[in-house]
Amino acid sequence: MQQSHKAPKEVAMRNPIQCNQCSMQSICVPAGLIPSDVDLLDKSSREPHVYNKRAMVYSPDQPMHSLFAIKSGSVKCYTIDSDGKQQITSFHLAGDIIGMESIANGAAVTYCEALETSMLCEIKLSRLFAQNFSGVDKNLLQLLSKRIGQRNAHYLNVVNTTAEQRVASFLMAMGDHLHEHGFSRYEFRLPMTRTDIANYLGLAVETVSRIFTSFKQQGLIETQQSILTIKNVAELKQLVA
Amino acid sequence: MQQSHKAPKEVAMRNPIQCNQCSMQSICVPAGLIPSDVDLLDKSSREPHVYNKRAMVYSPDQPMHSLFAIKSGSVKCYTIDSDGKQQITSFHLAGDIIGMESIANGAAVTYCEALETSMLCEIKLSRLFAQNFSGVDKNLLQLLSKRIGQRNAHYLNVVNTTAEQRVASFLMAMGDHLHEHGFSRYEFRLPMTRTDIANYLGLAVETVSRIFTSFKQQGLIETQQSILTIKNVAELKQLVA
DNA sequence: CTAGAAACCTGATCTAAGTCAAGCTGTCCA
DNA sequence: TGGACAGCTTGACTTAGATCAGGTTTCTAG
Repeated sequence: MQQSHKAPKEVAMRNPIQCNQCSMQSICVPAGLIPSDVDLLDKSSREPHVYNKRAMVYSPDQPMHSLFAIKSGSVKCYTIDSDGKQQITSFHLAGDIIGMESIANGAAVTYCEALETSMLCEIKLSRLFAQNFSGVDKNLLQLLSKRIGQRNAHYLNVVNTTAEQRVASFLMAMGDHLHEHGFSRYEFRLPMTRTDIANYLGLAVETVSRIFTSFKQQGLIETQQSILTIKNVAELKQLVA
Repeated sequence: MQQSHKAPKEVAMRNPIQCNQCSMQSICVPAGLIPSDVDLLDKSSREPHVYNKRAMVYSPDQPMHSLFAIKSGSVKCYTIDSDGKQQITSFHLAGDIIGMESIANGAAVTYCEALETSMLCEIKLSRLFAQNFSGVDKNLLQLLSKRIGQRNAHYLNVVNTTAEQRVASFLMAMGDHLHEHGFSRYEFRLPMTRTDIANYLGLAVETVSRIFTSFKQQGLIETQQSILTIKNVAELKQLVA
């Protein structure tokens, strides 16, 4: 759907070049992935690909255990929401390494599309994982990868959304998070002030206060002091979507 | 300045508990850092601390080679811009692990302040780094940590900023990024459409177009087709700040 | 227990940026 | 080489949410 019929499929190059013979080493190395011990990385296979303008590098839910180094060209990463609206989360240029948020997932979480004819080098992590990673290393990496995803999610919640959606989404996220750690999903204490919530969501305090009042009047939530009860999850969820 | 005179300093607990004896293990383990091999982590020292409401866990530029696991309570992370305005980037609750964006830096990049009386467990990474990390592991981790910082920076550029500031900041960021990879900082091609830029920055295309026109009229930039030239960096930079 | 200060709420007004509409420009391929 | 289409620009109008101003409630410290 996103990939136009004009966009040729990406083409894998035969006889992949070793990193230490690669003419783009000067780009790849400052990108920070490869130290002096380039050999270590060579053990995990890397495959250079060429993508034409509008060609898709990866799509959500596609199983992925790789990073991609952009040797030339540029890409955009974006999500598609339930109404089919695209939201771009990032642009990446030559020298960038992409796909980090998918490590925690094992699958891509965004679309990634070439903005022009681009050359990307796939860095397969599967072998790297198997060979060199201790348990803690792997867990740390998962943790950081997950955090990148969370930061993206928060960005998506604030860019191109109404004040009402931001507040609803914030309350739902609080509940979900607490639930993950064994607390009640629908009744909890908000440890931060309205001012803090407003600041975090990029709104004025007055706006947040009005929305809380409106939600209470609609019977979506109840509050007494800092204790918040979500009364109508379905409708609150619908506001977000 | 942020830490009120009323806020008692944090207090280090004597005789730190081992992770595998810790009553909070059920919180810490699902947080994802510790697998079955808790022993591995025990080798790097961990120190539980108690922070009172409004106490500072860390501040920008403070050297830091640790993560912090929140055992109870909650914190907010924020930056202070040049006008002294606070901008909250994240809230964290019991079960969260914080400080990941400082790994790449070696120093904290935000303020982190307790919202209520909270207990945090410091997980020192220095030993972990020395003992277990291969070169590639370390570089991957740095890369992910840096990306979290970049995502925060982009969030800061979009939340609580005017359309003009977003576009100015976007153009500066493009130049800086390209410069890092050996290209010209002040003359480059924009590979994405105005529609894409608008979407990325949470603006309407028309707004972006108007701002480009205005910048051209002010002599800040020049464009011909997709080639952009920054003519007045100083003033553009001033718009952002 | 009480005074003062935060935090919170509500209403009136203002404005930055969105939406709608229409014309312009460049580029690609038939 | 010219028409069609995507991308860009400009103008007129609308609106969501900011700002300003005032009041009420809830903490907190002495």
